[in-house]
Amino acid sequence: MNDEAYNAYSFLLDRTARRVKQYAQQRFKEQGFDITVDQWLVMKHLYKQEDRKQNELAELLFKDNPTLTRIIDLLCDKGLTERKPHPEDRRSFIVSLTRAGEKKVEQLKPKMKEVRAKAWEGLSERDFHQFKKVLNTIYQNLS
Amino acid sequence: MNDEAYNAYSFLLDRTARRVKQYAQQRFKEQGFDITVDQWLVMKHLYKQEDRKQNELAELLFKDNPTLTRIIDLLCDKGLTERKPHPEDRRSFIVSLTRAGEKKVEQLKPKMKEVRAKAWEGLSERDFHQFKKVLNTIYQNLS
DNA sequence: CATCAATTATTAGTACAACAACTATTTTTA
DNA sequence: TAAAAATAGTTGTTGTACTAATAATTGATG
Repeated sequence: MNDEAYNAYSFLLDRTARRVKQYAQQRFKEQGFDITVDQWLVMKHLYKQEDRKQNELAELLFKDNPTLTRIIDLLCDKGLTERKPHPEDRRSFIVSLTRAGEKKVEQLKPKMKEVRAKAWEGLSERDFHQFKKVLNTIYQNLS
Repeated sequence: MNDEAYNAYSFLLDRTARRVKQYAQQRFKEQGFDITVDQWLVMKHLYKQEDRKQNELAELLFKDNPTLTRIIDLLCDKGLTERKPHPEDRRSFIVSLTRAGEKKVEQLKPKMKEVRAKAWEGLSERDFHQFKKVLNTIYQNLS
């Protein structure tokens, strides 16, 4: 494959990832959900399994600790999550959803489903598997 | 396809796009190239065809005008690009590479080629076409 | 046990992403 | 042609990404 093709795929990758995030963000805003896509991802993980240390969350989401710290700060400011001291390690915090946070997740789940489905229109299960394979291969090549 | 699968693709997409940018950025840093990936993309376009208006550049790169303004500001601060007044439209500027900017592009081109090739290791031409198809479909679905 | 190394979370600084609002022009249209 | 609309670029603000540096704590090694 020639140079231009290599450049082309990485350009498309970046462009599409930005578009997906932007689209979801716009839908959130339309609905008056006062939250960002990244904040949503953190909340969704906490909903599935509460009581996460920040660095566990960071690992799950492939974000670094400083980024997580700030996202959690904002979520706590909004009253959607809270930090509790870790019982065995005083360096750590356990992050969990508040009642308001849980309600928010339940509100947003169906909306996110629509957004995801919209992006995937006209594509098949087979496309999905192939797509996933390529994304994972690229990720591993660069790790 | 179920909800979790939809969530998975967008997560992987975002994660991989971040990894690709991060990887290129690290290689730049190793080589002592004092430039970011986005700044590189702007310079590459200016090298291919000089004399671009800022909004033409923005359109080519699918970035918005404020983002371009700031990238150009930084490149001008580094002496790699310059703004000249547009001869026919006093609202516009023509952006072009300086001599130093041209040299920089020539230095970085082969390095970028390596970086891109690394990401694509173990994938075929067919994978690439399929991947491109999915990316473009998603992009268009959300436009 | 004392020291050194590793880990958890934070803060600071720079850059990009997206949106809104604004200035200065140019183009449209009434 | 005068007023309204559109366009080019900038500035301000918020949020995320990455790096480096730091404080507090824990774990490992001598």
